[in-house]
Amino acid sequence: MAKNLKLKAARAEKDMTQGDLAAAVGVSRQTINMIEKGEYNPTIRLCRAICKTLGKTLDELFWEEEP
Amino acid sequence: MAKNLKLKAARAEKDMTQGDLAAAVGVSRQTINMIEKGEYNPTIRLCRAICKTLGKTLDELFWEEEP
DNA sequence: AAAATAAGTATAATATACTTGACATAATGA
DNA sequence: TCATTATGTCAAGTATATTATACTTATTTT
Repeated sequence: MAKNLKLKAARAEKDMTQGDLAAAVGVSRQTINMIEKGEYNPTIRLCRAICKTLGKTLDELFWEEEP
Repeated sequence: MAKNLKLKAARAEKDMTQGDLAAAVGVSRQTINMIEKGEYNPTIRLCRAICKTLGKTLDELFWEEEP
């Protein structure tokens, strides 16, 4: 899994810290950190919550093209 | 969580059974069954695999508007 | 009609998403 | 420079996604 730079950018666009986003969607700061680092595999429910908080869609933040 | 009828329809469109789809994405048949029933919360990796198998995007199959 | 095949359901076990708490480092500002 | 804030990382625990097995109820097909 690659880094999720789209998420990082969308968060920056809203001027939110990892902690802010974590609080907004109800998970821990580490969870957001690891998602951005691409080290794992969140649930669709969490992805939806992140998208709604950041005003993006699933395709915009969580779709990836493979090599 | 509501039933995922969009998934059911996309699967029907490809003439695949729940078992076929499960085998194609590498999970058990019950997992597909429960996702369609809306009884849980798959991981984004699994959602992506399902989308690619069925030729749909995340937004098409896994976005939901809330009440 | 029966015999397949597909879908739905349940339970117990395993894998892994996610937490808590803590510490280290990079960046920002006073 | 010092203090503060944001990010990155680790280990150990908890919650839950997913599995294996098995049984039941539709739905097709012969």
